[in-house]
Amino acid sequence: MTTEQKHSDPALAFAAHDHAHCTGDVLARAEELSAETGARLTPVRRRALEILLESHRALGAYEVLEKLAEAGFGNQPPVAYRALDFLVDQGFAHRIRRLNAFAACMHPGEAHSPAFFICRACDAVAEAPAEAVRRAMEAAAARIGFSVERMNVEALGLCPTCAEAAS
Amino acid sequence: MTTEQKHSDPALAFAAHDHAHCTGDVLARAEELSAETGARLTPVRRRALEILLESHRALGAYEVLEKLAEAGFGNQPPVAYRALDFLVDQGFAHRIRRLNAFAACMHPGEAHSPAFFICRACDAVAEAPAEAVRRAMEAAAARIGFSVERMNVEALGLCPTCAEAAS
DNA sequence: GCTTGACATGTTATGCTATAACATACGATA
DNA sequence: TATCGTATGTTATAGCATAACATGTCAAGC
Ligand SMILES: [Zn+2]
Ligand SMILES: [Zn+2]
Ligand SMILES: [Zn+2]
Ligand SMILES: [Zn+2]
Repeated sequence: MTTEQKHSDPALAFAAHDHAHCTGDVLARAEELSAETGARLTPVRRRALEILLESHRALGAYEVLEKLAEAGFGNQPPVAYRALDFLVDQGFAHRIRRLNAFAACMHPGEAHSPAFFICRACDAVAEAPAEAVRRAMEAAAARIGFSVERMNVEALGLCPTCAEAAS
Repeated sequence: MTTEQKHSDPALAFAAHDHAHCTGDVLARAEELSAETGARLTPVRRRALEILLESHRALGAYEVLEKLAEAGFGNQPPVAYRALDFLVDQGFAHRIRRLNAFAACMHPGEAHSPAFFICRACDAVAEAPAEAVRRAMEAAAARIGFSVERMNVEALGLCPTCAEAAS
């Protein structure tokens, strides 16, 4: 890994880095996409995305809600769930079922079939492209005549930093 | 597919079949395994497994609880969660996070890395071996230095029967 | 300008999922 | 038979998610 290691490199989620790039670049990209498609990235929705981008963790809806409320938005659950549902629909965020939580998408706009690597020690979440995984699933599905519409692929384990610390 | 199509063929979950075989064979296998390992397949736990085996759907903990209560066991949530946790620990059941539900394992004892195919129309759940998926995940994990301990691989879509009906 | 309709947001209330904490029972072992 | 580990039962509560309704905003059509 040299200079072509981009801020969107999944390994970065598990390492110290200039996180402002993650936030700024992805947010800008989401705005471009919204302008193109006519999706309405309103203030709550935009703020919700910022909140997710401010960490590489997945945040529960109630965590997001709390921060939205701090920013002057409503403080009832539907406020957070609606904003998050919008982000997921637009592909700006992903839902991590294992954690009942949401994480900003690191590659908005790029068709991708994400896999998530969740560190059980520090709760960091890395999103990695997983085309090979998707192909394997499609193949397995084809064998039983199943047609796949959506997938959740999540792995729990230890990130490099925590694995090091544990040994 | 000819006569070597076993009751454990994942496609069967989506087709009419002699379901007593699923129930009986898998339950017997679970008992063998428990005897071998010393795991205590007590009456509640055994009944919970039977309940899961009685359908190819994934059942919520409260659904299982209701049926356990009908069988004379306690009717408070921990009764169901404890039995289900035991079954999952022993590899006799799997947790389907997308549905907040549990399904009996169709291949207890065989080391396997299951993938689940969930029909969004009829709620049937098929468990298929997915070694290729696991390998792809391990490879992706290795690239970012992540060590995988557990995985959830779930696909939502249409089973052959429902796809047919919808077209 | 006014009306209408689509959509976003706010709020109340409720339902579903999961676990903490403590009490009781029971078999194995010393 | 005293003790310990494990299983079960029960109470209470925490955490996650949505239904239903009210209000606000803006743009299209009259
Ligand atoms: Zn970052
Ligand atoms: Zn993504
Ligand atoms: Zn299995
Ligand atoms: Zn179906």
